[in-house]
Amino acid sequence: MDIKQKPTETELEILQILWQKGPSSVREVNDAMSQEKEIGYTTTLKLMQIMNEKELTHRDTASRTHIYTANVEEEKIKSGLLKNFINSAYRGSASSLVMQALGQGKTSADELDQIKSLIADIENRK
Amino acid sequence: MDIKQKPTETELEILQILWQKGPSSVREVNDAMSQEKEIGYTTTLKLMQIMNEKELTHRDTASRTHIYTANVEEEKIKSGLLKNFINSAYRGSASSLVMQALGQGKTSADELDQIKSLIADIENRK
DNA sequence: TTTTATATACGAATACTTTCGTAGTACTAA
DNA sequence: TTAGTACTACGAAAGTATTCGTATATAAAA
Repeated sequence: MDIKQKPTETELEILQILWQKGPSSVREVNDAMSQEKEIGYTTTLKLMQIMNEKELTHRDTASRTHIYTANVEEEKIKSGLLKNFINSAYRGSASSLVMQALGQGKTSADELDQIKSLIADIENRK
Repeated sequence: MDIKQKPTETELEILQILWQKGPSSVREVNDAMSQEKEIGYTTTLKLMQIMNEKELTHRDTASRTHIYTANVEEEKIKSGLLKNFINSAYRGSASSLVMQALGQGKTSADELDQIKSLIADIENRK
């Protein structure tokens, strides 16, 4: 199959919105983006057109207002980005990334419990 | 203090080399980079000159071969990149990043132990 | 001394990303 | 029907990152 290139920062923002809200029009995506930063409507439109060319999205052009859908899996994209990030920032060591992420101190007790049970799972799996 | 901008991907590669090897010449950095990918000597040189302008590095020009040193702290840069990455890829949730990083299955028993004890520390701290 | 290898400096080409203006078209309300 | 609004298409400008060629200087080797 075809190897999907890594999305740019802005493309990732748009994917996040599509993953979260599901199929959306340019207007809807642009409204969501506008809550974060100022961005012109045609800028968002152009970005989404480009994403469609790259096949990061699919769109339904049946009605005048086109509806875009993410055409890449959230988990796949994120794990690709994560692998890339671990390689470039942590020289490939996932655990040192984890240590630093936890060290930031913004993880709730609940989340820590979840992580602990994931670790327990991993340990039992072996 | 001055807010250091986030290094580009290539700049980060160079910083990694400087952090790892300590003060180095362009030649040394270029040799290290060449092990990963093909890159021309003057390309590396130019990058390092730019990094110096941005004050990501410092250089000693006493001898003909200039010696470059990282001028930003590894921990600070990495935590900035991490924060940024968590925000853009994991909508701010450090724990979901941690879950995915651990899920990749390449974490050794030793590393898992380290993580567990860090979690214990965090829990006691409260 | 002459040649060859190795440095730096730096402008400019290339490539990639983001932004926006303009044009054309379709809907909607007056 | 006409005016106003909302939509797509698309070229091109602007911004940023990367790559490289050429000039020039210094050092080492022949």
